[in-house]
Amino acid sequence: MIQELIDRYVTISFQVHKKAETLIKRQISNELTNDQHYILRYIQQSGSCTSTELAAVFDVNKSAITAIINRMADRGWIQRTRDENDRRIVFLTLTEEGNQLYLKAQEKIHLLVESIITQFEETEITTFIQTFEKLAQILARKKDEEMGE
Amino acid sequence: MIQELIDRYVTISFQVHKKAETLIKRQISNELTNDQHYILRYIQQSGSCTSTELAAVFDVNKSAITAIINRMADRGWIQRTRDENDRRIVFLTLTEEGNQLYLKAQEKIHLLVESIITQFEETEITTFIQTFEKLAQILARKKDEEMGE
DNA sequence: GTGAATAGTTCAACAGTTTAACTAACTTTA
DNA sequence: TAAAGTTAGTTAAACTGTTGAACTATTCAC
Repeated sequence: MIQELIDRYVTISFQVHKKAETLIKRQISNELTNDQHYILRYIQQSGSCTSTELAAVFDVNKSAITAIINRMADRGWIQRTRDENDRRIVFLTLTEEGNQLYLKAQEKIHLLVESIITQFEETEITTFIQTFEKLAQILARKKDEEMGE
Repeated sequence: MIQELIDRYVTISFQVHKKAETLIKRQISNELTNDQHYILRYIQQSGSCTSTELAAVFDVNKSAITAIINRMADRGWIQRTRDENDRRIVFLTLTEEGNQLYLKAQEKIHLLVESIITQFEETEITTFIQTFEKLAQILARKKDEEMGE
């Protein structure tokens, strides 16, 4: 019984993720990759952040972030500014161009997601998102446990 | 209202996917990448399949599949066999070693998923998976529509 | 039998990732 | 306060995954 649920979950979560990623890619990928879009999104929402913070949020090494930010800074979407109080720290912010690019991509993604979630009953989708959010918390706790080992 | 739901969904689906991928990676990645695991999984469940089929299921170009299969065949996990009726077709099957590797990884992933989904009420998780499965169908339909354009 | 379609490969170019070694700056402590 | 340790970020090599275009080999359609 549990085994069957596990298998259904493993199957479906992979499928949904793959399909969603492909659909989003099709909306934005002439200009942006999916990861670049999420980086822009994070910086836009936080106003400014550091590489270390991004590495923690995205669960990757800092050197992976450096590589991504390099490409995006070369294209003029992101700016690096050194903190004058602690000169080790580099603040990342969007340039005007980066901000425009993010807003354009975000609009397309919102239209896509809207066209999908309006196909559900509102109670169904809110319940779904609630469970999803609970899952995120459990996964975060799980990760901390495993890190602690 | 809808805007808020959309934003919650975009945020949470990305977070959950990232966290889940990292946890799975931590279970299996000394031997396998996540994509390699899903390829092994698909071939194991179907018994044998073709590159074209994998490319369709994984939503990538056939050349991406060729590259992945090359690496996995080099390591002795996957076997290529030409179809004698239609010599264009190459059947992909697991070697004994590939099968063992898959089973070992699958066991670890099942334990991980089990430890997570048992933290939910059974009705909550079945409802969740049902909506997830419905979502997969909608995404597949959506993709077909966009392809048709 | 010729032209079109299909299955798969190869290659160049790129994005993203890890690990290890590194620089620079700040903090602790003896 | 000088030495040792920590923190933020970068660099470089090596790898996985991806696309797009050009290609080989085979089969199908008329």
